[in-house]
Amino acid sequence: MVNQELAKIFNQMAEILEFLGDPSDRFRIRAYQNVALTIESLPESVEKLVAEDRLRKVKGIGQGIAAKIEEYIENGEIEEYELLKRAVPKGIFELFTVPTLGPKRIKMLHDQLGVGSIAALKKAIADGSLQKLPGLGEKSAQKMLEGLEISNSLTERRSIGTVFLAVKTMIAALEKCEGISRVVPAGSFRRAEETVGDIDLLASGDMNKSKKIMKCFRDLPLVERVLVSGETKTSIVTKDGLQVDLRLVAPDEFGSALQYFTGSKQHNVALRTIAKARGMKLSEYGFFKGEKRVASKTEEECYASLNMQYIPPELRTNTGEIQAAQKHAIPKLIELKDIRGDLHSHSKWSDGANTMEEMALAAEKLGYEYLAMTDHSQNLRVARGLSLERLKEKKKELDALNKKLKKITILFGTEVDILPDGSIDYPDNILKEFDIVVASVHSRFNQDNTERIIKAMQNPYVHIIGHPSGRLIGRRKPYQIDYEKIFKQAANTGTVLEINSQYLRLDLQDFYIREAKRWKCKFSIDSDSHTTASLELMELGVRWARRGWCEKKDVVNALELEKLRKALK
DNA sequence: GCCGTTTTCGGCCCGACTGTTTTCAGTCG
Ligand SMILES: Nc1nc2c(ncn2[C@H]2C[C@H](O)[C@@H](COP(=O)(O)OP(=O)(O)OP(=O)(O)O)O2)c(=O)[nH]1
Ligand SMILES: [Mg+2]
Ligand SMILES: [Mg+2]
Ligand SMILES: [Zn+2]
Repeated sequence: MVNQELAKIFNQMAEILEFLGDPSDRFRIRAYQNVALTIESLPESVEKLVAEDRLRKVKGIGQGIAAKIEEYIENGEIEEYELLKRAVPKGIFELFTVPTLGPKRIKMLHDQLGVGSIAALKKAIADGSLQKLPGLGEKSAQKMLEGLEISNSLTERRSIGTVFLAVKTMIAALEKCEGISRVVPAGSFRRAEETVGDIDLLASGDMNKSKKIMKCFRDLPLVERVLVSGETKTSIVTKDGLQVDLRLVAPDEFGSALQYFTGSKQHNVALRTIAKARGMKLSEYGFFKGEKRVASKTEEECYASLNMQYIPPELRTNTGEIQAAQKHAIPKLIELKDIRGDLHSHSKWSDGANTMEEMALAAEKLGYEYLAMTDHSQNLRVARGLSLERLKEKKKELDALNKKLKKITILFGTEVDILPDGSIDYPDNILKEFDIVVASVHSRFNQDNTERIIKAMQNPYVHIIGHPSGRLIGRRKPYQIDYEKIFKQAANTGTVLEINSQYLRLDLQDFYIREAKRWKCKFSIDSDSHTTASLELMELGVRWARRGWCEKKDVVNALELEKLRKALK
């Protein structure tokens, strides 16, 4: 996709300019970095924005960058980028991935020692020439070598679902450290990003014991190595290569520190710039008017001091939430307690690990009113999709189960394949027997699937489109679809779009949820559980939906059962 | 480079930690 290609180009242009080191480029570099981030999560292709003359409306895209984007779409390349690339060794990009190496050092290594790659860097350390450079010595050299060893695991981003346990374990261990009173997750984890680069933990405690607290952290058994460690901040790497940053503040600074440490960086910079423009200052230590600290205890206080509505962590991306907060236009977002049931789950009838009864009881424990058992359809043989014959048997079991169950209703459902031609894997006379029909694409991920899905939505018995983009984070890219067409069709046909809570899916993507809302689409936040335990992924799904600015009224499974039945087409 | 927060021109966040420094630059959060 052109958006992602351009994001990469602007990031690389920024790195080249950083390397070249002209101080007057400082803010041009930032403009490129910012626009790269923006384009990465734009809900529309830049080609379309250009075609409709809306490119300049995007925040961060002005005359210069717009011209470059247009040039790229027209010629397939950007001249300035090509020139810049030719001006520097190819290896500088890999040098930027080495921890402790930044633009200044890379430039010096290049100019003074001709170092233009990681291989050359290693040589310069081995023959001692690097250590002789001004400002560098043996310790810096060793840090670089150490950095090289672990740079892969440190630059890697992991799916948020894969660090749940590590976060819990780490917090529990830290809470036992003498002097610590409170530990909470911050950073991308708290914002519920789909991947995290590290784990950021904020602690408050007795600052007189900060040395002891930091030692306690460094000495935890899961710590493999210590990157930096001071009185208020320590970074370590765990035995499985995960970086954990601990920030320690006094209890009365907890709010401002949490605000700082939750980010995003872009959100922080924007807030601090506003504070500064008003002659005040925002930092992790508080909100200051002159010398006087006027807020710091809670995040709420800090936002209020800026005359802003409280901004939930999931929205802190600097993509308009600050302007909304200034107008007090942040909606009340969906919460876990609003969820009344789950409309996508699997049992042993197809590829689930538990019986329908086990699933039902687990759902009942979560306080749900309903659970749809949506086993796979006949076409999906690898997942033991149900033949018409087996469907009948399943229905019998389900009816009997519903007689037994007191508090929860099991809905007769299917996750039915959308076949390559857009037809549905069960005939209409079967489909109409289901309470819940989730229709999903499970094949041909390398083609444009817009028409398939559009056609599926035309079917009057299809209630929900499952995992609309088909992506698996870190494993499979989303297939091509024209989201505008999908959103229009969903709104017109009353077809609900799924927000799939599986942590490798998180599908729809957050920025598309926000866009789909503008088209008045409705959503179903589904766990897509294959086990009783993963029903609890609903919590992640809700946080993900919040990133897309979802409110209770946008979510069909926040409705009580009778209202849900009426709301579905 | 961008943008309208103070200002369509002149700003663009603020602080911790390290190593090598003799007073701070570089990197990172
Ligand atoms: N004000 C300010 N805050 C920053 C800056 N860099 C990082 N922070 C804050 C906001 C971040 O969310 C928080 C944690 O930093 P991280 O580098 O871990 O980033 P984050 O967790 O957001 O993303 P990640 O998944 O770790 O890449 O620290 C900065 O340059 N300025
Ligand atoms: Mg982080
Ligand atoms: Mg961090
Ligand atoms: Zn599926």
